[in-house]
Amino acid sequence: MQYNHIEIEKKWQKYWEENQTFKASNTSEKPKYYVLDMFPYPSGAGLHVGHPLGYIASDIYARYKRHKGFNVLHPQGYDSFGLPAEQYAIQTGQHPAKTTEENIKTYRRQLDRVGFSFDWSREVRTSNPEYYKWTQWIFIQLFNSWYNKDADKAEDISVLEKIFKKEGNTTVNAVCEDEIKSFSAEEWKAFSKAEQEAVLLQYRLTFLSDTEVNWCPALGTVLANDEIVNGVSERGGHPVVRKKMTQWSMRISAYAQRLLDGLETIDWPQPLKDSQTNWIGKSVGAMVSFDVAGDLENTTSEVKLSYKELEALKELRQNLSKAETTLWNEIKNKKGASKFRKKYTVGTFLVDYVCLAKNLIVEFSGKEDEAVRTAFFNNEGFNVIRFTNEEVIQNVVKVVSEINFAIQFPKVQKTESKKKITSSAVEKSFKIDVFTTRPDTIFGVSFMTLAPEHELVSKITTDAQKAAVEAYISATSKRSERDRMADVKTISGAFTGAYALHPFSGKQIPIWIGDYVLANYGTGAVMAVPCGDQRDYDFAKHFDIDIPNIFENVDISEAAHADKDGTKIANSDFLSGLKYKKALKLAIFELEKKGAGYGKINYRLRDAVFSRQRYWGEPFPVYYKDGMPQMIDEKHLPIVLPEVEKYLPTEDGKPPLGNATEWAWDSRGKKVVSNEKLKNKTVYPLELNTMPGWAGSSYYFNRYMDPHNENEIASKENLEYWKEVDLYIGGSEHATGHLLYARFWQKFLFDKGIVPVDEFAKKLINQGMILGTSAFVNVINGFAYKTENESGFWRIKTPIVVSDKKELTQKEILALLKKSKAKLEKGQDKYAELLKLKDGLIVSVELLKKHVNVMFVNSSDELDVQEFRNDSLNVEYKKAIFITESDDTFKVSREVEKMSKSKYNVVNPDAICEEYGADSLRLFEMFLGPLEQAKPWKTSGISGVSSFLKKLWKLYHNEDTFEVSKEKPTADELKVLHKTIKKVEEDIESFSFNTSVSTFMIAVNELTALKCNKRAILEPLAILVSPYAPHIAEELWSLLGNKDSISTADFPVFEASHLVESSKTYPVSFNGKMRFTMDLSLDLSKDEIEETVMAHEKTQAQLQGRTPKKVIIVPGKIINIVG
RNA sequence: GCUCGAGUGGCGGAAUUGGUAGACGCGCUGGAUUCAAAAUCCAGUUCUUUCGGGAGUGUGGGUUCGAUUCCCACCUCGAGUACCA
Repeated sequence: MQYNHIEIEKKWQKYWEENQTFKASNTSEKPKYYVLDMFPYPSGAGLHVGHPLGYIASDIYARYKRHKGFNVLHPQGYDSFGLPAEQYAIQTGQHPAKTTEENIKTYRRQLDRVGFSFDWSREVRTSNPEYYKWTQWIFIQLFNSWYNKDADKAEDISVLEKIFKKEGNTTVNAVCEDEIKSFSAEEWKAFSKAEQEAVLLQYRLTFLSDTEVNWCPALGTVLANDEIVNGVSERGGHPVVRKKMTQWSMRISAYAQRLLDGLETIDWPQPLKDSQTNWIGKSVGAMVSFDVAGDLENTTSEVKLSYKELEALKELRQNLSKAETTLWNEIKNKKGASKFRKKYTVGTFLVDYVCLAKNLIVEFSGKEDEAVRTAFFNNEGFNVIRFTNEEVIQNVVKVVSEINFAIQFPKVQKTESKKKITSSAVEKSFKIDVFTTRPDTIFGVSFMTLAPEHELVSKITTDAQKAAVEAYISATSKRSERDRMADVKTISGAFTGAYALHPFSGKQIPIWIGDYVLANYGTGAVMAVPCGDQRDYDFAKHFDIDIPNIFENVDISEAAHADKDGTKIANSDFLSGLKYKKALKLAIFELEKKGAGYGKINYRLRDAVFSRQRYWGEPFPVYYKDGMPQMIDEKHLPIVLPEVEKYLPTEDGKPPLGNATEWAWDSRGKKVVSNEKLKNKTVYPLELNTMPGWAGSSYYFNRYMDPHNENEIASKENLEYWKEVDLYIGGSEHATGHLLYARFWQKFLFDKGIVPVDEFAKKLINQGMILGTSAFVNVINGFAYKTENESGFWRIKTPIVVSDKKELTQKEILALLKKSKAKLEKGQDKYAELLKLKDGLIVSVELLKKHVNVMFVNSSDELDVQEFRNDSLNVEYKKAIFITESDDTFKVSREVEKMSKSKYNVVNPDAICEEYGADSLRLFEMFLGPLEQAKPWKTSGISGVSSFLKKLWKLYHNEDTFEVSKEKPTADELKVLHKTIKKVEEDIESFSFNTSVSTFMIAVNELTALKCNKRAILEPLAILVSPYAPHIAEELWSLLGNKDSISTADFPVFEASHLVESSKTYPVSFNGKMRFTMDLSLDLSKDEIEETVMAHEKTQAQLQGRTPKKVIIVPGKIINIVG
């Protein structure tokens, strides 16, 4: 019986489907294991051989785990919402649902051919209403939640409302919009319903806001930052502009720190973790306020403490009394302007708590000099309130609410007395806030730079500078975002004429504007420290601004000095002589004391825009009442995507859903109704945007656990049983998209008690890309020529295609020219005259490299010229002249590129399965190289694994009949088997699939050499091979007389006793270079080995009479003779 | 620029608690079989050589009895990211 892969593979694929072999149970005695692939977007092009790589790896692991006695969940589905289907719908008018359905069918057929052990009963599709019902449901949960920083988790919005009702918002420590007005409980109650809604919206985890978005006019939609590559849309390469729109956003920034922390707990590739870390972009530093000159408020008399005194203070701060601790716990988490400090100095007095920005001091009563203190504090502009220990311990809530009251209604006007003195000098005062990671270099500030778009620019610019500034702004606004990004070399800017005041020295600092400062990062303004930052340095040099040096023993004549460690600060008042870390802390401390700044952590991570102006996505479960968004009740989900006539945006610029005629919410009937009913009082317009591509993929791994549950995302029991993905395999391109958003949603769902773990995937592996090996032919396009009188260019009429290695002589070229009827560029047929000219006429030959379809090229890089000519895509080459090598073959040149249709290097897995079989495809994809690595595909290599399978088959057969012997295996045979078990097990556990394929080859080669056909060897061997080549393994398994699928068999157990050796072939090295080997018994002692080796004739020959200085012997490993 | 990763035959790659560099496969060369081809089987295949041997894992140093493996500097390639204050 011949090995017939087509029959065998068909047979077993059918068997698996009919017997539901890989259906996972939600209850089992066995330990669970969840293996997941990133589900595919079903594109119209179908699969190429690169796609299944990760699926094969995960399938091998899943099958292996089944052999190892695990209850394995290995599902698959489709991420079936997306732009390509919509683009196709716009072009053809076909409904995206229809094309998506067709594409899925193709995908499924292709996947099935490879023989995956997916549990298809759990398939999910993100575009199915039964699925996106839960996407909408999660959206509602996010809307109904806020992030409580004190608890460091998301909580229900009703909790927040209760707090507002009771004490207003001043005690709330939430992640929310930056500038929220504070209000008391009374004020809250006085708000209208709409006002309350507007306030709550500022706290919700998904919220509407006017955001500047990346608008792509060609696609008629908003793109996420990661959908833009080099300033144009990733899909289609259309230009992108910035535009303000009202959009749904996700408050992912609330989770920035936890997303960072979580990385420590998961086994993901370091590069992927690094890119998430960079993406989140945490920087620790300070916000610093600079007063614009004219406002002389900063002349407060300030008593500074030495660093030593400050250290003592720090200690004091850590040893608080019970009452002190109680109160501190209540007020410590206030942020921004309401932030409190404990054990602080004001003047020479030590106060218990102080809120610098609100000029409020809170103290425990009973201090000696209370009257003096109060007088001094009031004089300094502070309000003081005092409590007794008992008050705090007995009713801290009351104390806190008094403090809140004092914050909101300050009694003393801080600078009243001083304002009188300075009022003549200033009409108006401004502050410039900057974020800096280097507050320690604050004494190196010699100018400030604002982004040209900064709102203060117009207000502070002096009349004298007005023209220059306006000219600069209009010049930069003409440059597109892209130009600005691309061109980092040109230094440009303008002086505003205004000055800021240094918070410590009081010096006047010129304020400039410059486009190297980005409006949308930080505050859109920087304090420039030219000695420590290269951009500031370049700017200062260019505009001849002072560059003060504040580093000890550092030369800054050539470039800025950005090094932090190992440099001491100098010329910096109280910071002089300190190293970076201490200087940083002290600078922040002093800034806070002055009220000129505070320590701040800044993240690069922006809140994620969640609205898309597209049709083919999840509709929002949202309608608008009086302009405020309202959630549709959970029990009416899903809100199904409406039918539209056109998939384009409407003529008045509304998203495609604006074309729907049935898209209004009947709040009484609780259903979607015709837009005509909008006249009714109880019918409201529905949201026209849809959700982005990442919505559906951010929780699908949970849905697989219980995919048909109509009442929950998944039942508590199932979630509790499967918990998380144990192994997740997919591409690294999702590092800052899907993988970040999915972690964010998982953490949110965890906070809400919906899922049991806050990281969804324990281990993740990125499979590398399989690259195509493109084939090229050289096409002669034309010749440049030159004579005494004229020169010009001939274009070829009949294409001339030249084999890769062939070199042509001038004579040959002239002959070709004649044959091809070359035409003069201008159109005159002059080739006859040309031929009359002498040799040496042709100056150069213009060669074009043309991709040829790899289908027409064999393994020796020879092109099938006839096939190539006849291909419908190559009509222009039908009559082309082909110049072959001397042996009449035509060779192509090769290059490794990304696999893509346009490069004609796509290899279809169907063709491979047809010719070599799925088992060969699986083995070969693994054999190509390490899973994580990018590697080129070369179909010719597949013959190696294909003949391996034939050899394997032969082991179980005598000529054409199946035949295995019952005889006891020999020691050698057992050794081969157990060596293989050990290596394969180690390799699978470490995901080194390529080396286990070679281990199989070695085993089969050795067993063939031993002529082994013993059942005791071949039966376990079939199990070892089965994760990789499941079809042939099943067939052999059933030929061996087994009734059940091989997937139910236990993995063979390795026994070390079979590998014990009695002797070893020692390498004998001289000075570390291996020269010869010798067989020695492993029983020999070191001395005996040395004796034997030294007596050996080759040793003597190597030494040539010298006496070795030293002989190193590692028993069982090596002998090294030195000398 | 920054961050990360990688450099080993003609090609894909193997070998790291430091211990025989090039496993396994492709390709290539020669042979067997065949009328011939495919398939199959056998032998060879890092370079160099005066056939004793010598050199060799991007380059240059270092540690070591011994380095593809560890350390330092540099070069090249790839990926990500970018005026992030």
